[in-house]
Amino acid sequence: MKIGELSKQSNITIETLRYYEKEGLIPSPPRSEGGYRDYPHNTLSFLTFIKSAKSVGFTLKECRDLLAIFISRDVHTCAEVKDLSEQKLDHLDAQLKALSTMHSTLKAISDACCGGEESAANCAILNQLERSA
Amino acid sequence: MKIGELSKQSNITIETLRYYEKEGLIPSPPRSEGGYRDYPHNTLSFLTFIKSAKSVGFTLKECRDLLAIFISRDVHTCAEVKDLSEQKLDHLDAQLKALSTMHSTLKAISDACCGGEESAANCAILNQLERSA
DNA sequence: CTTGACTCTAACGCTAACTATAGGGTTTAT
DNA sequence: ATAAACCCTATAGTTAGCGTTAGAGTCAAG
Repeated sequence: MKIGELSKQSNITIETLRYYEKEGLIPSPPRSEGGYRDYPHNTLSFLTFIKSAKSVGFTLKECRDLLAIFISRDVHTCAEVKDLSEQKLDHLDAQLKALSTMHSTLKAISDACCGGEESAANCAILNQLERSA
Repeated sequence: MKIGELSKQSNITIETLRYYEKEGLIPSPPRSEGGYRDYPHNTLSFLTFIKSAKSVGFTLKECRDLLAIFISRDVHTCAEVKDLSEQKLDHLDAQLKALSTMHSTLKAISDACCGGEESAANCAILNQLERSA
Protein backbone atom coordinates (compact mmCIF):
# COMPACT_ATOMS: atom_id res chain seq x y z
CA MET A 1 0.00 0.00 0.00
CA LYS A 2 1.36 3.41 -0.97
CA ILE A 3 1.39 6.30 1.42
CA GLY A 4 -1.56 8.14 -0.13
CA GLU A 5 -3.79 5.13 0.28
CA LEU A 6 -2.64 4.55 3.84
CA SER A 7 -3.31 8.21 4.56
CA LYS A 8 -6.88 7.91 3.30
CA GLN A 9 -7.61 4.70 5.15
CA SER A 10 -6.14 5.91 8.42
CA ASN A 11 -7.26 9.52 8.26
CA ILE A 12 -3.73 10.61 9.02
CA THR A 13 -1.95 13.02 6.69
CA ILE A 14 0.95 11.88 4.56
CA GLU A 15 3.26 14.29 6.36
CA THR A 16 2.25 12.88 9.71
CA LEU A 17 2.85 9.32 8.50
CA ARG A 18 6.37 10.22 7.41
CA TYR A 19 6.86 12.01 10.71
CA TYR A 20 5.73 8.95 12.67
CA GLU A 21 8.23 6.87 10.76
CA LYS A 22 11.03 9.31 11.41
CA GLU A 23 10.15 9.30 15.11
CA GLY A 24 10.23 5.52 15.24
CA LEU A 25 6.53 5.02 15.88
CA ILE A 26 5.90 2.84 12.88
CA PRO A 27 8.51 0.61 11.22
CA SER A 28 10.14 1.85 8.02
CA PRO A 29 8.36 0.01 5.22
CA PRO A 30 10.18 -1.54 2.24
CA ARG A 31 10.47 0.58 -0.89
CA SER A 32 9.35 -0.02 -4.44
CA GLU A 33 11.81 0.25 -7.31
CA GLY A 34 11.00 3.91 -7.70
CA GLY A 35 11.67 4.53 -4.05
CA TYR A 36 8.06 4.69 -2.90
CA ARG A 37 7.07 3.39 0.52
CA ASP A 38 5.15 0.12 0.28
CA TYR A 39 3.37 -0.48 3.56
CA PRO A 40 2.47 -3.94 4.81
CA HIS A 41 -1.14 -4.39 5.82
CA ASN A 42 -0.59 -4.42 9.58
CA THR A 43 0.55 -0.82 9.49
CA LEU A 44 -3.11 0.15 9.60
CA SER A 45 -3.65 -1.57 12.92
CA PHE A 46 -0.51 0.04 14.28
CA LEU A 47 -1.97 3.41 13.37
CA THR A 48 -5.26 2.54 15.04
CA PHE A 49 -3.29 1.60 18.13
CA ILE A 50 -1.45 4.90 18.08
CA LYS A 51 -4.66 6.87 17.70
CA SER A 52 -6.26 5.03 20.59
CA ALA A 53 -3.27 5.56 22.83
CA LYS A 54 -3.11 9.23 21.88
CA SER A 55 -6.80 9.66 22.62
CA VAL A 56 -6.36 8.56 26.21
CA GLY A 57 -3.50 10.95 26.81
CA PHE A 58 -0.29 9.16 25.88
CA THR A 59 2.37 11.29 24.21
CA LEU A 60 3.86 10.18 20.91
CA LYS A 61 6.96 8.88 22.68
CA GLU A 62 4.80 6.87 25.02
CA CYS A 63 2.80 5.62 22.03
CA ARG A 64 6.05 4.53 20.46
CA ASP A 65 7.03 2.58 23.58
CA LEU A 66 3.58 1.05 23.93
CA LEU A 67 3.52 0.06 20.29
CA ALA A 68 6.95 -1.53 20.62
CA ILE A 69 5.54 -3.62 23.47
CA PHE A 70 2.48 -4.41 21.40
CA ILE A 71 4.58 -5.61 18.49
CA SER A 72 6.60 -7.98 20.65
CA ARG A 73 3.98 -8.61 23.29
CA ASP A 74 5.18 -12.15 23.92
CA VAL A 75 8.32 -10.97 25.63
CA HIS A 76 6.53 -8.38 27.78
CA THR A 77 4.25 -8.74 30.76
CA CYS A 78 0.86 -7.40 31.72
CA ALA A 79 2.48 -5.83 34.77
CA GLU A 80 4.65 -3.74 32.49
CA VAL A 81 1.72 -2.51 30.44
CA LYS A 82 -0.52 -1.87 33.41
CA ASP A 83 2.24 0.08 35.10
CA LEU A 84 2.41 2.47 32.16
CA SER A 85 -1.37 2.84 32.24
CA GLU A 86 -1.43 3.61 35.90
CA GLN A 87 1.35 6.15 35.62
CA LYS A 88 -0.65 7.87 32.93
CA LEU A 89 -3.77 7.72 35.08
CA ASP A 90 -1.86 9.39 37.89
CA HIS A 91 -0.65 12.06 35.52
CA LEU A 92 -4.17 12.69 34.23
CA ASP A 93 -5.34 12.91 37.82
CA ALA A 94 -2.75 15.54 38.63
CA GLN A 95 -3.72 17.56 35.58
CA LEU A 96 -7.38 17.28 36.50
CA LYS A 97 -6.70 18.52 39.99
CA ALA A 98 -4.65 21.46 38.75
CA LEU A 99 -7.30 22.46 36.25
CA SER A 100 -10.04 22.01 38.78
CA THR A 101 -8.26 24.28 41.25
CA MET A 102 -7.82 26.91 38.56
CA HIS A 103 -11.48 26.67 37.69
CA SER A 104 -12.79 27.01 41.22
CA THR A 105 -10.39 29.83 42.02
CA LEU A 106 -11.37 31.74 38.92
CA LYS A 107 -15.04 31.00 39.47
CA ALA A 108 -14.90 32.52 42.92
CA ILE A 109 -13.10 35.58 41.63
CA SER A 110 -15.46 35.96 38.70
CA ASP A 111 -18.60 35.56 40.77
CA ALA A 112 -17.59 38.53 42.90
CA CYS A 113 -17.86 40.83 39.88
CA CYS A 114 -21.13 42.47 38.92
CA GLY A 115 -20.41 42.26 35.22
CA GLY A 116 -22.21 45.51 34.60
CA GLU A 117 -21.59 48.32 32.16
CA GLU A 118 -20.07 50.57 34.82
CA SER A 119 -16.40 51.44 34.87
CA ALA A 120 -14.01 48.72 35.98
CA ALA A 121 -12.40 51.15 38.41
CA ASN A 122 -13.53 48.98 41.32
CA CYS A 123 -13.90 45.69 39.50
CA ALA A 124 -13.67 42.79 41.93
CA ILE A 125 -11.88 40.59 39.41
CA LEU A 126 -9.12 43.12 38.78
CA ASN A 127 -8.85 43.81 42.51
CA GLN A 128 -8.44 40.14 43.25
CA LEU A 129 -5.83 39.55 40.56
CA GLU A 130 -3.79 42.41 41.92
CA ARG A 131 -3.39 40.56 45.22
CA SER A 132 -0.96 37.69 45.38
CA ALA A 133 -2.55 34.26 45.39
CA MET B 1 14.78 49.66 40.84
CA LYS B 2 17.23 47.71 38.70
CA ILE B 3 16.29 44.44 37.08
CA GLY B 4 18.19 42.23 39.51
CA GLU B 5 16.34 43.69 42.44
CA LEU B 6 12.99 43.39 40.70
CA SER B 7 13.83 39.80 39.88
CA LYS B 8 14.49 39.01 43.53
CA GLN B 9 11.39 40.74 44.81
CA SER B 10 9.11 39.20 42.22
CA ASN B 11 10.69 35.75 42.05
CA ILE B 12 10.80 36.03 38.29
CA THR B 13 14.08 35.57 36.47
CA ILE B 14 15.79 38.48 34.78
CA GLU B 15 15.43 36.80 31.40
CA THR B 16 11.72 36.37 31.93
CA LEU B 17 11.34 40.02 32.93
CA ARG B 18 13.03 41.13 29.72
CA TYR B 19 10.88 38.64 27.82
CA TYR B 20 7.71 40.06 29.37
CA GLU B 21 8.77 43.52 28.32
CA LYS B 22 9.47 42.39 24.78
CA GLU B 23 6.06 40.74 24.64
CA GLY B 24 4.37 43.90 25.81
CA LEU B 25 3.22 42.58 29.18
CA ILE B 26 4.95 45.19 31.26
CA PRO B 27 5.74 48.73 30.09
CA SER B 28 9.30 49.48 29.00
CA PRO B 29 10.88 51.27 31.94
CA PRO B 30 13.07 54.36 31.59
CA ARG B 31 16.81 53.81 31.39
CA SER B 32 19.67 55.10 33.53
CA GLU B 33 22.59 56.92 31.93
CA GLY B 34 24.42 53.64 31.52
CA GLY B 35 21.44 52.13 29.74
CA TYR B 36 20.15 50.08 32.68
CA ARG B 37 16.42 49.56 33.15
CA ASP B 38 15.08 51.60 36.07
CA TYR B 39 11.69 50.19 37.05
CA PRO B 40 9.02 52.30 38.72
CA HIS B 41 7.59 50.81 41.89
CA ASN B 42 4.25 49.76 40.45
CA THR B 43 5.94 47.23 38.20
CA LEU B 44 5.91 44.87 41.16
CA SER B 45 2.13 44.93 41.40
CA PHE B 46 1.89 44.41 37.66
CA LEU B 47 3.98 41.29 38.05
CA THR B 48 1.79 40.07 40.88
CA PHE B 49 -1.19 40.63 38.66
CA ILE B 50 0.41 38.62 35.87
CA LYS B 51 1.26 35.76 38.20
CA SER B 52 -2.29 35.63 39.55
CA ALA B 53 -3.78 35.67 36.08
CA LYS B 54 -1.39 32.98 34.92
CA SER B 55 -2.23 30.82 37.93
CA VAL B 56 -5.91 30.69 36.99
CA GLY B 57 -5.16 29.66 33.44
CA PHE B 58 -4.76 32.83 31.40
CA THR B 59 -2.10 32.72 28.69
CA LEU B 60 0.55 35.40 28.54
CA LYS B 61 -1.28 37.16 25.73
CA GLU B 62 -4.43 37.16 27.79
CA CYS B 63 -2.46 38.41 30.78
CA ARG B 64 -1.19 41.22 28.60
CA ASP B 65 -4.72 42.19 27.60
CA LEU B 66 -6.01 41.91 31.16
CA LEU B 67 -3.15 43.99 32.48
CA ALA B 68 -3.77 46.64 29.82
CA ILE B 69 -7.35 46.82 31.09
CA PHE B 70 -6.11 46.92 34.67
CA ILE B 71 -3.79 49.81 33.92
CA SER B 72 -6.52 51.90 32.36
CA ARG B 73 -9.42 50.42 34.25
CA ASP B 74 -11.37 53.68 34.23
CA VAL B 75 -12.09 53.41 30.54
CA HIS B 76 -13.14 49.76 30.74
CA THR B 77 -16.20 48.07 32.14
CA CYS B 78 -16.84 45.20 34.52
CA ALA B 79 -18.77 43.51 31.72
CA GLU B 80 -15.63 43.43 29.63
CA VAL B 81 -13.55 41.91 32.39
CA LYS B 82 -16.18 39.40 33.43
CA ASP B 83 -16.62 38.34 29.83
CA LEU B 84 -12.95 37.41 29.61
CA SER B 85 -13.24 35.51 32.88
CA GLU B 86 -16.22 33.55 31.73
CA GLN B 87 -14.65 32.69 28.43
CA LYS B 88 -11.70 31.33 30.35
CA LEU B 89 -14.01 29.41 32.66
CA ASP B 90 -15.65 27.84 29.63
CA HIS B 91 -12.28 26.92 28.25
CA LEU B 92 -11.21 25.36 31.52
CA ASP B 93 -14.46 23.46 31.59
CA ALA B 94 -13.84 22.05 28.14
CA GLN B 95 -10.34 20.99 29.11
CA LEU B 96 -11.65 19.38 32.28
CA LYS B 97 -14.22 17.42 30.34
CA ALA B 98 -11.67 16.24 27.80
CA LEU B 99 -9.25 15.13 30.50
CA SER B 100 -12.00 13.51 32.49
CA THR B 101 -13.10 11.51 29.46
CA MET B 102 -9.54 10.39 28.85
CA HIS B 103 -9.22 9.37 32.47
CA SER B 104 -12.38 7.31 32.63
CA THR B 105 -11.71 5.68 29.28
CA LEU B 106 -8.20 4.72 30.29
CA LYS B 107 -9.37 3.61 33.72
CA ALA B 108 -11.85 1.21 32.19
CA ILE B 109 -9.21 -0.16 29.85
CA SER B 110 -6.64 -0.47 32.59
CA ASP B 111 -8.99 -2.16 35.04
CA ALA B 112 -9.57 -4.95 32.56
CA CYS B 113 -5.92 -5.97 32.78
CA CYS B 114 -4.70 -8.39 35.42
CA GLY B 115 -1.37 -6.65 35.78
CA GLY B 116 0.38 -9.93 36.45
CA GLU B 117 3.80 -11.20 35.52
CA GLU B 118 2.51 -13.36 32.72
CA SER B 119 3.18 -12.59 29.09
CA ALA B 120 1.26 -9.68 27.59
CA ALA B 121 0.23 -11.89 24.67
CA ASN B 122 -3.41 -11.54 25.69
CA CYS B 123 -3.17 -8.28 27.61
CA ALA B 124 -6.54 -6.58 27.79
CA ILE B 125 -5.01 -3.12 27.58
CA LEU B 126 -3.14 -3.88 24.37
CA ASN B 127 -6.18 -5.61 22.93
CA GLN B 128 -8.34 -2.64 23.64
CA LEU B 129 -5.90 -0.11 22.18
CA GLU B 130 -5.74 -2.14 19.00
CA ARG B 131 -9.46 -1.54 18.44
CA SER B 132 -10.55 1.83 17.20
CA ALA B 133 -12.14 4.08 19.82
C1' DC C 1 5.03 11.14 -25.13
C1' DT C 2 3.44 14.27 -22.39
C1' DT C 3 0.48 15.82 -18.74
C1' DG C 4 -1.08 15.42 -14.18
C1' DA C 5 -1.23 12.98 -10.01
C1' DC C 6 1.60 11.02 -6.87
C1' DT C 7 5.84 10.51 -4.19
C1' DC C 8 10.56 11.65 -2.42
C1' DT C 9 14.06 14.34 0.83
C1' DA C 10 15.60 18.14 3.49
C1' DA C 11 14.91 21.87 5.90
C1' DC C 12 12.33 25.44 7.76
C1' DG C 13 8.02 27.36 10.23
C1' DC C 14 4.55 27.25 13.81
C1' DT C 15 2.77 27.95 19.08
C1' DA C 16 3.95 28.89 24.17
C1' DA C 17 6.74 30.44 27.45
C1' DC C 18 10.54 30.71 28.38
C1' DT C 19 16.13 29.46 28.80
C1' DA C 20 20.77 29.74 27.19
C1' DT C 21 24.67 31.66 24.78
C1' DA C 22 27.89 35.03 22.85
C1' DG C 23 29.98 39.13 23.20
C1' DG C 24 29.99 43.04 24.94
C1' DG C 25 29.41 47.64 28.34
C1' DT C 26 28.69 49.63 33.45
C1' DT C 27 29.05 50.00 38.38
C1' DT C 28 30.93 49.12 42.71
C1' DA C 29 34.28 47.78 45.91
C1' DT C 30 38.99 47.37 47.12
C1' DA D 1 42.96 50.86 38.64
C1' DT D 2 41.27 46.58 38.43
C1' DA D 3 38.33 42.84 39.40
C1' DA D 4 33.81 41.20 40.54
C1' DA D 5 29.24 41.76 39.96
C1' DC D 6 25.91 43.51 37.35
C1' DC D 7 23.62 44.82 33.09
C1' DC D 8 22.88 45.16 27.86
C1' DT D 9 21.34 43.20 22.91
C1' DA D 10 20.61 39.74 19.64
C1' DT D 11 20.12 35.27 18.42
C1' DA D 12 19.24 30.53 18.93
C1' DG D 13 17.55 26.49 21.46
C1' DT D 14 13.90 23.95 24.09
C1' DT D 15 9.28 20.66 23.97
C1' DA D 16 5.34 18.53 21.16
C1' DG D 17 3.32 17.45 17.09
C1' DC D 18 2.97 18.36 13.38
C1' DG D 19 2.42 21.71 8.65
C1' DT D 20 4.79 24.04 4.78
C1' DT D 21 7.87 24.76 1.10
C1' DA D 22 11.28 23.87 -2.54
C1' DG D 23 12.92 21.18 -5.86
C1' DA D 24 13.08 16.96 -7.94
C1' DG D 25 11.82 12.16 -9.36
C1' DT D 26 8.03 8.39 -10.63
C1' DC D 27 3.84 6.49 -12.39
C1' DA D 28 -0.63 6.03 -15.03
C1' DA D 29 -3.68 7.62 -18.65
C1' DG D 30 -4.74 9.34 -23.07
